Amino acid sequence: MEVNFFDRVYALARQIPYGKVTSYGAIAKALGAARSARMVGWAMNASHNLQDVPAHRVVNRTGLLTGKHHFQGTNLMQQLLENEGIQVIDNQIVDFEKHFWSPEVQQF
DNA sequence: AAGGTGACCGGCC
DNA sequence: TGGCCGGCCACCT
Repeated sequence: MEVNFFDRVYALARQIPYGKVTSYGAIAKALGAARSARMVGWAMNASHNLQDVPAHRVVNRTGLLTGKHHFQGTNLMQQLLENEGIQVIDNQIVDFEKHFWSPEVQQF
């Protein structure tokens, strides 16, 4: 079975539970490419076509909504997170560690 | 086919 | 203390 790097990112991103967030690096590391966090972000860029991928739950390690600019509207990403009970102030997730979800390699 | 790019990360100055 | 730079690897033109 040919599995693209992107597909793995999407698959893992879909595992992110409601009200939880994770970082690009964490996903990359879970995929075995800790130093390929950029690829994860890139994959998210292509995830716009997919509806099942909660890209808004993926932020950088500082909890900053770096990718918010890629979402529709100005603060859509922030609203989505707040809608899930995550407090966001000025594109920065409050208590990021508290809401952080460690991605685990799921069995497909 | 080769080069550029990117929603990052970590370390160094 | 903050800002800058390089590395890293797959996708796009």
